Amino acid sequence: MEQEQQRRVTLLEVAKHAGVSRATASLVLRGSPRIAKATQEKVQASMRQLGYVYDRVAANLRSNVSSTVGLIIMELANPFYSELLVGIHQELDKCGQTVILGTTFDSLAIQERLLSTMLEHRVSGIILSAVPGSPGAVIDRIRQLGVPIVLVGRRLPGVECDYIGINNVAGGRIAAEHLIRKGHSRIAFLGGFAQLSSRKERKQGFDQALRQAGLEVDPALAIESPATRQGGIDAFTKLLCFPDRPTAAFCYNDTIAIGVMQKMRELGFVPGKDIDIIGFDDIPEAAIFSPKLTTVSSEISRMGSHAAQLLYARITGLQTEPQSIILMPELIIRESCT
Amino acid sequence: MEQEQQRRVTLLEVAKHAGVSRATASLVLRGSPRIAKATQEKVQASMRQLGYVYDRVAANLRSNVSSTVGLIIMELANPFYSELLVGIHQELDKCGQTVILGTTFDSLAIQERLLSTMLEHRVSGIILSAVPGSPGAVIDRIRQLGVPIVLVGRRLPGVECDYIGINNVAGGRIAAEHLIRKGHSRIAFLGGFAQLSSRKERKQGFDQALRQAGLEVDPALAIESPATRQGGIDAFTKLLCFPDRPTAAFCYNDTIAIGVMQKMRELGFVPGKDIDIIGFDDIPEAAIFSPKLTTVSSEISRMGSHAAQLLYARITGLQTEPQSIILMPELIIRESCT
DNA sequence: CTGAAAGCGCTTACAG
DNA sequence: CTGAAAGCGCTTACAG
Repeated sequence: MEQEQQRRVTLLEVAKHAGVSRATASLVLRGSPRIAKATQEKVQASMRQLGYVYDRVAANLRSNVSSTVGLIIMELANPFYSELLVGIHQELDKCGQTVILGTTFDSLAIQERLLSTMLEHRVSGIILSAVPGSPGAVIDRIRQLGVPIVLVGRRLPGVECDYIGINNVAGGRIAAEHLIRKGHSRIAFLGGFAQLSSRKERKQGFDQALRQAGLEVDPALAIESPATRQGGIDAFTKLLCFPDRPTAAFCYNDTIAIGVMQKMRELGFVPGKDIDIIGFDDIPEAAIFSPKLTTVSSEISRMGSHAAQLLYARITGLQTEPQSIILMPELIIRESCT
Repeated sequence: MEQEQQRRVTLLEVAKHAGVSRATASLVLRGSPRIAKATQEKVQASMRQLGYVYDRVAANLRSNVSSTVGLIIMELANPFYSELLVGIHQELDKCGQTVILGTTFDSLAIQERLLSTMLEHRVSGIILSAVPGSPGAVIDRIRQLGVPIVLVGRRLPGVECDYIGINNVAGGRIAAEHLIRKGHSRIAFLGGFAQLSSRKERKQGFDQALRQAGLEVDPALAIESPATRQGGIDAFTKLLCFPDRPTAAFCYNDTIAIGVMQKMRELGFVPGKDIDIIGFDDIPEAAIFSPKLTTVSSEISRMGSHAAQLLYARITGLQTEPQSIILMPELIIRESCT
């Protein structure tokens, strides 16, 4: 057993050991070309011998930089967000930034607390999937500190800000068009809450397509529920009570769609045969569930890497007007609505 | 539009504004009781007016503490690890620690790089699900810096270290016992690689139960494959070529089991009827797939919070011998093997 | 090519 | 109850 070395070796100690000044040691550390080869090797040998570990925190403080990015999402136990995290994390890793993670569970108070913590940690930027109903002041506060911020997936009405998302209107439209083409005329819109910008947009595209096809938009067929599997179960249960039952349903997201299909199967309905179902997001489960879910792909992890790229550009000085990158979704036809 | 305030307000500026010294302002900040009420309020007012943001990085440097913990896992796009992250993140949040995340994709080189980065970031501790075959030196290096480390899910043979895991031997045994009770005598063991400590242990318990029941352990029935859905598909494909086909399969984990069942269904087999299937972990998909997967629950997120709790105890000074916390798994009987 | 010195933003004995 | 001073571990002009 070696003895535990409680104090970390400092750059000054390395310098002394190598017989140079702290400044020189620092320059060697960062690979400056102005240092003589011989000196360089001497210092590097000392670092190895003493087991020197660079203190990036101290260095960042002194040179006023930061190598962490804050990421705020609703929750982790949600395939949409865990995939988003994958995309973001991977991209930021390439830029040498580490991510500090925070989950709001859609509480404004938690969101405020997380932002404070992150700002105190000197994050170089923030990627935010904001709690619905967040006031613009939330964004202003961050901007005033000169910290870049990009919104992802959820837009904040009336706020000018970098944003990465998908074209929800188009997504709603292509889903509806596919259902109409199959001959459906009474189509339910299940799950999610009306205040979510993404739901508003999906519904808007959905309604547009119906009207264009000369169909009526029946407000009773839009049923709100939490965006969870249980929410889907509940929404479908409500739907069953309708006297003139819809023959198809477009769900706010895949998680809801899976809840709906689960309940259907329990009751003996066959999704894709008795009632057609379309979801949204294309989470991994969509391809696994039986029947496989037809869905609108939002390319979540691509959204994540775009967000990370834009944020990093801002961090490194990009000064253009706020940008919106809206990815085009695609209909993935599987078994639940062929 | 307010003007962007590029430089952050400093504690000295707050102090001047309030007409006190920097030391006093610092004490107010941290709620010291030695400061007069009036002074306190004066300083707090100045902080608000100037929009002061605490610089936790500088504070941590000065007082030699850290509020970040490193977490190293294989990958995020894996329900086992994302659930583990949930448990860990939630628990550390309570302790005021933020997590720095790293994913190795089971590459030793990446693991080394991640550890270096984390150590440079002055993490107060590390939770590690080590790459199989990691040498003990990996752990020693961290320990020499006085940074506590706890292993989770995967044990390192021959290394004395805090560890949180589940009783894989017992898990393998209860799965096998259930299958034997149902009358099976030829049972496959599908997926995972032999070098994984968890697989070795599950297999050990599994074999034990077979022998105890007077059954033969046929090495040909253990098929290795990556622990992915595709791995499950491949493993089942291989199984089909056997002249004397097994009537049941115990899979290394749920992801593999789901791949196996997917392939079965494609070929017209009914899991739980034609062939009984048992998985391991109880990931969310296990309850969603059709048929619902019978599995051994490893209570992943509980493992995560235990790991976080133990690490935090170490960080705050717990000095006992290395501890192993081995959680007891439970058989969750669903449709794929009733 | 290398060193002496100032300083990043904070905390913490110590003195009064 | 409050302030002056030293210092955490590093970087960065500046001078030579």
